[in-house]
Amino acid sequence: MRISSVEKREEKRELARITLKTENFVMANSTFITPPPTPPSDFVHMPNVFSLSAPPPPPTSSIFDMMPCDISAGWRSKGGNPIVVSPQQQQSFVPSPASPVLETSEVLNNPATPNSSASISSSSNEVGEDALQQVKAEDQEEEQDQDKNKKRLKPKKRSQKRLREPRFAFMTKSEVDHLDDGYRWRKYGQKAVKNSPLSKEVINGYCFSCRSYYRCTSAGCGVKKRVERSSDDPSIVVTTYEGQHIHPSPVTPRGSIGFLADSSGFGAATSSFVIPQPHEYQQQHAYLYSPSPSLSFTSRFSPSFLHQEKRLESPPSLLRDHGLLQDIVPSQMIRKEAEEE
DNA sequence: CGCATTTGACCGGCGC
DNA sequence: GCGCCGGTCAAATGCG
Repeated sequence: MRISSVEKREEKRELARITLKTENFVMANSTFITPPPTPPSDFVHMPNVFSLSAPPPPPTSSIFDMMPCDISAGWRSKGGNPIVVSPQQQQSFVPSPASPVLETSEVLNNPATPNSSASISSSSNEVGEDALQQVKAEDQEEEQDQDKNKKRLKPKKRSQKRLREPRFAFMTKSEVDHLDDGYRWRKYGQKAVKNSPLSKEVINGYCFSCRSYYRCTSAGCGVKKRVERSSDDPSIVVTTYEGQHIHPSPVTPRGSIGFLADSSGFGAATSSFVIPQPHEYQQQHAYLYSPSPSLSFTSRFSPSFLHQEKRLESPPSLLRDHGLLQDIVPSQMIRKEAEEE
């Protein structure tokens, strides 16, 4: 019956989820969490940019790990074919002798993210659906009088099919959900993650089982971002950006991340780091990050947001010792083409 | 008072 | 065709 099919689907998702989960954990536990002794020249550690705008950081949030991650199940159109990187593609992107863990990864773009928990059948919607419909129709006039009960009176303007912008996601180990990236965001929605194993309680002001939707507040800038907690590790925040800013960062507070919309490319001259604009990292395949300098990673996919604009001269360890920097180590970067249509 | 957030309803795509 | 579900809207509410 319906339940069985739903269960099937759930099984599929769960299986896929576990696959990616394992991988993500591998990533998280890989040596990349701690930077290699001698970082490649094109790899620079990030300062602890997040903590400044964050609420008083709990003792456990001493490490902020930034991990570009899978977004295949995030803002992809529902039912869209996930991009699965073939072993060949993997090899081309991840020769990575320094990252043996990555070599073991086979499924890079999984139909399910660790956060996209398998959905359960909302049987409550099915029970008495028709009756509810009728009741709704009958009570429509009455409801019109009850303004309080009607949240939407105007028809929505969704005639046109929305175009999906290229998306970019990364994982950040932080207890702060909404990271300050230098832009101003307005929260326009929040959804509970279905079947989330995480607590639905709000802890420290954050709902660990909720997914938040933000939009850039700048006029005409349609950049959106989605923030959710990883179901695997609640300390990991998965942030997914969609679109590109058409304006400079309104605020670049000291120590904050300036995700600049620099059309000239990566590594724009600012005091912050730059999020790669979608058109600049459009590639045919997903990408993996490898610390190996031989991987010409930055030449093909130069996520300047991973590189400080002003290259740090000091060894990361020294910076860490000063408590100024914390390592943000990309362990995996996957970028997916936006839906073509 | 203005802006940001909350939150339930609604829309539309996709799978079955 | 129907139901599920992700994403979005917009009134209500909160907050400085």
